[in-house]
Amino acid sequence: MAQNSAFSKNLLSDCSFFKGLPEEDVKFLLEADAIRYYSKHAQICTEGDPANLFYIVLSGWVKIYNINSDGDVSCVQPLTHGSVFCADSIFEQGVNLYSAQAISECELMEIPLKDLVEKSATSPELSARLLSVLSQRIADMQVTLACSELKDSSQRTACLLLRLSSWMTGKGGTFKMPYEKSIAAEQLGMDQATISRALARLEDIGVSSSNGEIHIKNFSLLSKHCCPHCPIPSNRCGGRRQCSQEGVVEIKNHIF
Amino acid sequence: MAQNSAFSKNLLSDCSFFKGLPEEDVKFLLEADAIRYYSKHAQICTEGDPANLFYIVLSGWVKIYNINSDGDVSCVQPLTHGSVFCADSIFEQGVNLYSAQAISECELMEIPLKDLVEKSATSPELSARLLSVLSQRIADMQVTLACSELKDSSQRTACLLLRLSSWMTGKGGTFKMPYEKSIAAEQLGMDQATISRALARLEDIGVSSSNGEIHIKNFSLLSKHCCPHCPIPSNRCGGRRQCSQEGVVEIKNHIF
DNA sequence: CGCACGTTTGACGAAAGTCAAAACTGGTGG
DNA sequence: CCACCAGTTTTGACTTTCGTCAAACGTGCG
Repeated sequence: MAQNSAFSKNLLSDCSFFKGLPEEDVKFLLEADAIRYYSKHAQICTEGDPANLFYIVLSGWVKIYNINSDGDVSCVQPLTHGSVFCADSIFEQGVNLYSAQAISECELMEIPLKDLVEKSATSPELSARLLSVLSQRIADMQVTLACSELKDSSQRTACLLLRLSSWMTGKGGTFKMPYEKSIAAEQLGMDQATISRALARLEDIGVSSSNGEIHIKNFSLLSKHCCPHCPIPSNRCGGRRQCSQEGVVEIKNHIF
Repeated sequence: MAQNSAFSKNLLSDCSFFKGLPEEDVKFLLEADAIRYYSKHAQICTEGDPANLFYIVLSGWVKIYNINSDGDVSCVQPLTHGSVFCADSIFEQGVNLYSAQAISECELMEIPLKDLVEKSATSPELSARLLSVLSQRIADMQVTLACSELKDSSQRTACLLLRLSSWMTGKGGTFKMPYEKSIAAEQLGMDQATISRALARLEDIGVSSSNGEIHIKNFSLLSKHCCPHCPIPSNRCGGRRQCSQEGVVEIKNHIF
């Protein structure tokens, strides 16, 4: 762990995957010490290929996705700092269940799956952590699925904006779109042109965008536009804003 | 376990959840011995309510689903013999993540969640089994998502028919629709009228239906209609038929 | 300045939702 | 044995939404 130990320490305090795990497990997993840099658009792994590694995103954004023979992508999910992926390959005969691609420059920690298999057999804490990774993935997919069944494209777009801004406090605010709108469109299962028009239609309820910056005048107003049509219990969705009579905003959860 | 012991024995040999588990774990879980009968349309549990039980379907069909304040359902999945549900509540502060309703008469085995929590803490086999339940749910959701994202209604309907007939061998065949078409429509996220029209359009490729019976002339022909547009690896989807030059059908997986 | 890339816009057509009426099914009881 | 009923499915007419294609626009960069 030589020169990266300072960074790794930093990682430990930040990355929920390691938080609370026995020191020994963490040391064991970090032994290989492979922090790797990927440039934008680089392929990280491919669906169906033999899986040797699992990954933790340290910085930047990665999308995981499936692709069919027509080249259409689906089940697209952008991941960022703190997210773990491909750990689930160990339940599937060591084959990757999805592809992953860097959608910005990013740094990943790559850990051999066999270490994970070996260690989780004897560490109940680690296998509990694995369970929570799977649980998280189920929760994410549930949000995606529920969102995709929401009424129209502007509601789905609103839902995504709320989730992307779930770390923000206050009545409203401005944030930078963390990845391209075309990726957001893939994530929402709609055409790029559709998300563009959807955003335009959201102007009426206080959403404006320019140069990749999104400004939301009032989170709870936006929340009223889509969340009532969503079946997900509010404590499972980071985007949901609860508003009291005065429109005070409460944040329940964060996605990052 | 008094009078039900014969039945339970039968269950053991059939239900994948118990198969291969240590005798002791199985005994412990089956101690409460609650086999309960539900009539069609009966509510089994409700999203958001405190979860005390998890369930194993012994016979009949159950649908799990989420519902929004407009009364629209989503994330609908029909389950039958051998399926486990609500076990995932233990990862979510003991609250049900979805509602469940009987969509035919059915028998369920109801086991206290606290027994599951207690036993899985000390039994690695049982917690591995839990992992595989979660894994299975992820796989199911992935199929649902992929299916909903990139197919028109006739392809999605074809996909469902193939999955429902995945237990059948031979070139083609007839089977009874195991639940109502309106449920199938919910499952596929489309309107009831749409699935009806979609079925009609499938007549051209050898699908006919009458009186709740579906006849498929040639599985691999139907498979050609939808599977090439699906991103799911073929070994993860029970419906997929692989066909050689001569149209010989191979079955990879079953869903029940 | 010009190029590459991502985004927006317009015109059009195809697909699916909506509503409501009609048709079909299986079961019940006279 | 038939008539009736409730529940389910099909069908038709209409509307809305979204995908598609392609051109125009904007931004950042060498």
